[in-house]
Formats: sequence, C-alpha cells, structure tokens
Amino acid sequence: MPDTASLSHSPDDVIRVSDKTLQNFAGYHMKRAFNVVQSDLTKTLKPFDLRMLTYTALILIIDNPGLRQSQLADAMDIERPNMVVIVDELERRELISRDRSEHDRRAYSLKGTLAGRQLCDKAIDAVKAHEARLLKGLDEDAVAGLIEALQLIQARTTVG
Amino acid sequence: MPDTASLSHSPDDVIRVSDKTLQNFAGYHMKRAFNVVQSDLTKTLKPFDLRMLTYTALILIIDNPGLRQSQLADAMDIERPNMVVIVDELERRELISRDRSEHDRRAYSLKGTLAGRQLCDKAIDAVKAHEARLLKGLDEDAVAGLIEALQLIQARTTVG
DNA sequence: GAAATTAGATATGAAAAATAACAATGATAC
DNA sequence: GTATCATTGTTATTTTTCATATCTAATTTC
Repeated sequence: MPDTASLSHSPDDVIRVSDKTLQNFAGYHMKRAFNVVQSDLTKTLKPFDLRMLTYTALILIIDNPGLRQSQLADAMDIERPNMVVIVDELERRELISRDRSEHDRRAYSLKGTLAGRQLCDKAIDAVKAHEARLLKGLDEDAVAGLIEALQLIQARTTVG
Repeated sequence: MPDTASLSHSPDDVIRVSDKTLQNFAGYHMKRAFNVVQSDLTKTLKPFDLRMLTYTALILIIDNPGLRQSQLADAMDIERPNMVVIVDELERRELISRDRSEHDRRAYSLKGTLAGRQLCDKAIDAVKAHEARLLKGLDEDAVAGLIEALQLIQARTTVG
C-alpha cells in the first residue's frame, strides 16, 4: 500500500500526494472505504430505481409492518420532513401501502406491498453480490471482526 | 447488541424497529459507524473553526508543500470548482500561502503557513483524542484489522 | 374541557456537490 | 513558428441533501 492518495498529473513541483498523516486516522480510512461502498451501491441499486435511502426505508418497512413514518425517520437518523418525500415516492410506486393507523389516526401504518417485497428481494440479492464483490479478499472472521469494530464505534454515540 | 435501530415512542403497532435484514450488510454498519465518527469529528474540529474538508485539505497541503489545487482535489475526490472555495477560505485565514508556480504559471503552489501548521498541530491532537475516545474498547490488533479491512475495500475501487 | 404533545405535511433555507463554460497558460503537431 | 489541443483555476448555475420553522389534525395530560 503506497503512501499516496492519488497520482499527480504534472512532473513538476509534486509528483505524488502523500497522505501519511491522514493514514494514521481510522476515520480517514472509513470515509474513503465508505465512498467506495456508496458509489458502488448506488450503481447496484440503479436498475431497481432505488437510492440508498429508499432502499433502506423499503427494507425497514417490510421488516416492520405497521411502522410509522416518525419511527422510520428515527431508525434512519433523518428528519421527519425528509422522510415524507421518501415515503411519498415508495407509495407512488406502490411499493408500500400507507394506511391510517387504527389506534392513532394521526399516524400512518406503513407496510410493504407484494410488488414492494418482490422488488426488495431482488434488490437485496443484488446488494449481496455487491458486498461479496467489495469484501472479496476478507475471510469470514475478518468480516465479522470488521462489523464488530464498526458496531463498537457506533455504540460510542449512545454512551458518550 | 439488540436487534433494533432505535426505540419507538408509541406503545401501539410497533414497539421496536427491527433492522435484522440490514444488519447482514457490512455497508449498513459502515454507514452508521461513520455517521457517529463524522458527527463527533465535526464537534471536535469546531473550536478550530475547521470542517472535515478544510481540515483534510490543510493537512494535505502541509504534508505536500507546493501542491496544486487540482492535485488536492484529486486526492480528496472532490471536483475542482468545489476545491476553490476551500482553498479560498484557508488562504483568507492565512493558514496557507497560494503563490503562482514557477514552472507553470497557470497553477498555484500551495503551502502551509506557520499559523496554519500550528493550528493544524493542535487540531490533529484533538482529532487523536477524538479517535481514542471512539476506538476505546478496541485493542491495537483490532484497530489494525479494521484499517486493513477498510483499505482492502477501498482498493476495490481502482481495481474493479 | 383546556393546554400541551405528537404525527405528518409544507415551506424555506443552508450546505455540499456536480456540470458547463470561460480565460489564461502550456503542450503538441505540423 | 503557428495552429490546435489540453490543462489550471475560476465563475455561474443547478441539483441534491439536510436542517429548521411552522402549520393542521389528532391525541394525551391534567
């Protein structure tokens, strides 16, 4: 692994850009790795006309029938106003249903439709392939260790 | 580690939001962990009046005296027009100098000033503390494994 | 029943990022 | 040498994303 973030075009002044200081930070590697994942995932979801947020929302709704928009917004760490447009889109495409909750008529009860579940299944398969591609070279233990480390970092939020 | 992304407010319909499907994806954990890192890093850099992008740019300039804006943009994976405003800010605050290159009078030769290097040193110390906080609970090997895995994922980009 | 709270929607604004087009300079082809 | 082409940085513009404030209808609290 060379000590460079990218190649330079010019022969003068600076040949390669050194990121030696940044390399010391795990956050730097997380950002760069996530950029790659996000970019590839976006391409992976394109054929299904899904974006990262709509894909995530669809899965959570299917896994949690009767979910409310505000619960979904909380789970996805986005603001309620921004959730509206995502749910709007999923409903317009008839991937989810949006019925008034029986117990609380302010709230919606979100559920995946058959079409939504079918599209989601296909998308999940594609995302699994995408991950297999990106994680190629990491054995099972390494992936488990990666996820464990990421979960630990994430847990730092609720604690401190 | 419970199988929930967040707690619900209502006793009806759904009590907890299950993210069991998403938990299977490393990308999901990367996104959530990175959100925590980014949020904490933003707070960490606030006292120095630095954002993630200005902090990164400042470090790269200091580590690579004579750097050009386009090289910096390449290294940071941002578009050249967006680099302009970042360099503008660093120059306005006199954290960097921006002289015409001797060899190519179209380009600028970017260098850190004394004030820039001093501010950067302080910021780096704060970021080191921030990382120590977030990585607390991971031993040295775990951190090394994390970074190794992230580097491998990142390398998938240039290859495929 | 009045006041406070909550779910969702709307409108708006701020920040980040991408695209197109331009002037100045440099490199290349002939 | 000159014409053509490519590159550096800039400007202008747009899109996208994300956050805030406010509104309604419904619910809860007292």
